[in-house]
Amino acid sequence: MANKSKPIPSLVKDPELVKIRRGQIIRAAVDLFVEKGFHKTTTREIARESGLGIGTLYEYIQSKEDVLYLVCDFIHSDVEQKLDELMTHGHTGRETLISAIRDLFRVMDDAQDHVLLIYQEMKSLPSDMLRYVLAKEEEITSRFERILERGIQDGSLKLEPGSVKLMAHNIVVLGQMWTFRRWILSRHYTLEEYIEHQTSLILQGMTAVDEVSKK
Amino acid sequence: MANKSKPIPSLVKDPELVKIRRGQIIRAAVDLFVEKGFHKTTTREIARESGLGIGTLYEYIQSKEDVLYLVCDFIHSDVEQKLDELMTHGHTGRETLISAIRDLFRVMDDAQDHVLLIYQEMKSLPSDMLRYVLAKEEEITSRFERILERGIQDGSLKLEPGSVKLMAHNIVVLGQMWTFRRWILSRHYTLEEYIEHQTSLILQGMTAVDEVSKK
Amino acid sequence: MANKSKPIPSLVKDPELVKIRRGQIIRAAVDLFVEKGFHKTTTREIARESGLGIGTLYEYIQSKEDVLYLVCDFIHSDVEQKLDELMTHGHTGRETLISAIRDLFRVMDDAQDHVLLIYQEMKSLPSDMLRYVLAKEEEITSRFERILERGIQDGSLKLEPGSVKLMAHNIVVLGQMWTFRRWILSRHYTLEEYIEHQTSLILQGMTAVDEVSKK
Amino acid sequence: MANKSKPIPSLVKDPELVKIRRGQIIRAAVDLFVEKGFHKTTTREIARESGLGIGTLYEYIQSKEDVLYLVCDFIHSDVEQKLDELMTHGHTGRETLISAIRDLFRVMDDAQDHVLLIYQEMKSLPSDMLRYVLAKEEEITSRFERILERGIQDGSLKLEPGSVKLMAHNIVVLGQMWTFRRWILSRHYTLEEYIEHQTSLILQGMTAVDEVSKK
DNA sequence: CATGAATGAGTCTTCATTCAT
DNA sequence: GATGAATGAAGACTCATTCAT
Repeated sequence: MANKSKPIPSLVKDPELVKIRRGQIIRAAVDLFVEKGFHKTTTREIARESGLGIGTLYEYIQSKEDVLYLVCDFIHSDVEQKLDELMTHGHTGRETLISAIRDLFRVMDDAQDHVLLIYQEMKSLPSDMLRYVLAKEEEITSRFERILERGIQDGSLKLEPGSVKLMAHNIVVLGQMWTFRRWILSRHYTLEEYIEHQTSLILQGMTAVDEVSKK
Repeated sequence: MANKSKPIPSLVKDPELVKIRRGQIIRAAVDLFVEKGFHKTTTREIARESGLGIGTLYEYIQSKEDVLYLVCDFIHSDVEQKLDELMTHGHTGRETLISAIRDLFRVMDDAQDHVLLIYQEMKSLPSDMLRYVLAKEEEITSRFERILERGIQDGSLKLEPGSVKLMAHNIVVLGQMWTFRRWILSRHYTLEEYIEHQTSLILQGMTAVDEVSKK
Repeated sequence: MANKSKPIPSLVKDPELVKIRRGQIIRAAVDLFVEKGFHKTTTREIARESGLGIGTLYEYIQSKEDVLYLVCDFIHSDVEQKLDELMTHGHTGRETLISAIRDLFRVMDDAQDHVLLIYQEMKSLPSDMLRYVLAKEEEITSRFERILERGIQDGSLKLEPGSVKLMAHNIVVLGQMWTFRRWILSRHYTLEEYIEHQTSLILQGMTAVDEVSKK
Repeated sequence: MANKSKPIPSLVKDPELVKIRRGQIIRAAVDLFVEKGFHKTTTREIARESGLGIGTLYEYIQSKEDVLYLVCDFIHSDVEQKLDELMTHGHTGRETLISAIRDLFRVMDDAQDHVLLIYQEMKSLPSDMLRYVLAKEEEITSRFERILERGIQDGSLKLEPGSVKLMAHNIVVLGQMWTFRRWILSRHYTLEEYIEHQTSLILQGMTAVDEVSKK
């Protein structure tokens, strides 16, 4: 919840200005990275699209990889924020989970290019920055862990303790899968169909026998 | 099943020699790409590790991207071959599925660096090559589709038709997830635990109600 | 008359600086091309002789062929400018022609290495640049067309209309011939002798019969 | 008349075979050089088009420049041979000259690509080979010198002795001009018109006054 | 004599980064 | 703080030539 980001040093002292300029940089870089990938995007292009001179760009970052980090950090924050806005609390853990899955998948769809970007370029980060990005990844997963645990406690979800973490990862990865297997999935399913089927598959595995029987 | 690969032109005529030298090249490149990534590996390094001169390297490929394609193609073939060797047929579709999942996940673990490599560098392929690689990806997935269908037919698996394809993708992606979330998963699960839990989660969603009751 | 040159893009914005640096580049390249030819001159040599880093060189051009174009353009402009300075107007077209031939041939002699350079390397230009260079070549020829026409009108030169263009080309080519057959011509003629004989040969063909008789 | 060519060493001893193979090489190289120029043609291409292996090619030459020399030598011989076949002797020197000019220009037109090739690539020859090629160039010119002298002697041509050599060069160069200014000349003149106008311009300068009067 | 695989020096060009203004 | 000209290390790729078979 407390999202620590690695502070990227800037030569410029005024923090407000740094925020503004980095906003420009991130906006430009996201689009360029999505379009051409990190390696094929040049710092000059980033500067130009940011509306800054190349020299100015380097007043706010120290290396091209800093930009990648800022972008990854921004996308993660953006995803988290969107999840925060949506995530409503149902009565039971199960209800909350159903709507959380729907929310997550919609956010993934909404930000598909960005999510895919992180997926494909993350490995280009220097390892110290990578750690921070992975931590954010874990943080999103842990949200689902918490929901699952609530469901187990209130009896609306049945899941052995050892599988909780795994199920949380599964849910998040199945969300991301919508972006990185989109080339084939979109041929067979709309987003809503995808949500419906996946939710159903996920929940069936966590439904108490007696509840199944009742149906 | 018939895996067509895009033929990469070579200046050398003797096909046997081409096979040998490309073997050297692939072996060298796989290691280098795993270690430093495609972009940070130079053609000279590939040549040196292959035991060839840089000129000789280019007798067997036309561009650096050709090497990436050869590598992806090799890894896919390797994975498929390993699956072929393992994949035993159980009596029921369900039994076959259980062992197929185990086989798949073990192969993924075995070739984890290679699978991860494909995942991270695939996007650097020119689009015509990418098509071939994606086709192989689809081919692996369709193996599981076929198993699922057999299980549905023999009544050992319960799954609505519209979810078959999706479930197949899920299984494959959960296999790959073992490679690309290894940094966190391995903290909590061994491979065998991972297999066990995932198999259990996957199957629970496909178990007929009455069968559940019987237990 | 209005000599349009193809604008070569530069990454550097300041037009004054571009002019200065390109001046350095052209000066260096002319010498190198004269000495070793276009193909055997490397971009690094051009950079070094220009007093620039190789990176800096490419801030002012986009390809090696751009340098060739700049050089050709420069030489043509230089030749034209020298012709402009010299070309005096005699009373009659005939008088003008005589001094124009002398001027042309002297300029050719003066810039022999450069003229020869254009002759030998022009074909290495990409076709769009070639068009511009050929247009300049035509422009120089048309100067002589105009002089010839004046001579025909004032009666000092006799030439059927269909031969005007041809004669203009002849004159220019005979001027260039002094550069590309220099290896043999200079054994038999000095520049002034060459001018004298050629002028005489050229004019005899354009002298009215009665005027000949009068002599 | 005795055309000495520089002997190019060959590893193959049988002179008949050398002649055959070099014939193949020259035929292939001429076409390639015309199409793409000497520098942009690779030895591999020459070998392939010759129907030889690259190794075999080097059994018959010692360097790529040897091929250029063979080609230049071949073209010159070809031009000379064609001139030999055509050059008829008129009664007077003047008549001979008129038909010689026509023959020369027609040969130039016929072999325009080849003539242009020599013109553009000659400079790439090593200086010792260049000497031989220039000697052939001189030899062709001297044919016209001889005709001119005959015309002077039989009184059918009027030309001061100091201009004979020059006039011979002029005629040859005006013939070559048909190839290297073809881009513009062909817009205004057909070959026959070109021949007619040039012959007329050339001869007018060499016509005795009294003869002019007689007409 | 014929072949073609092997070679590596050499080529053009790119691009992240710096620093003087 | 902003700028952009300068830089050169590094990269992908080519090609004339050789030599073992």
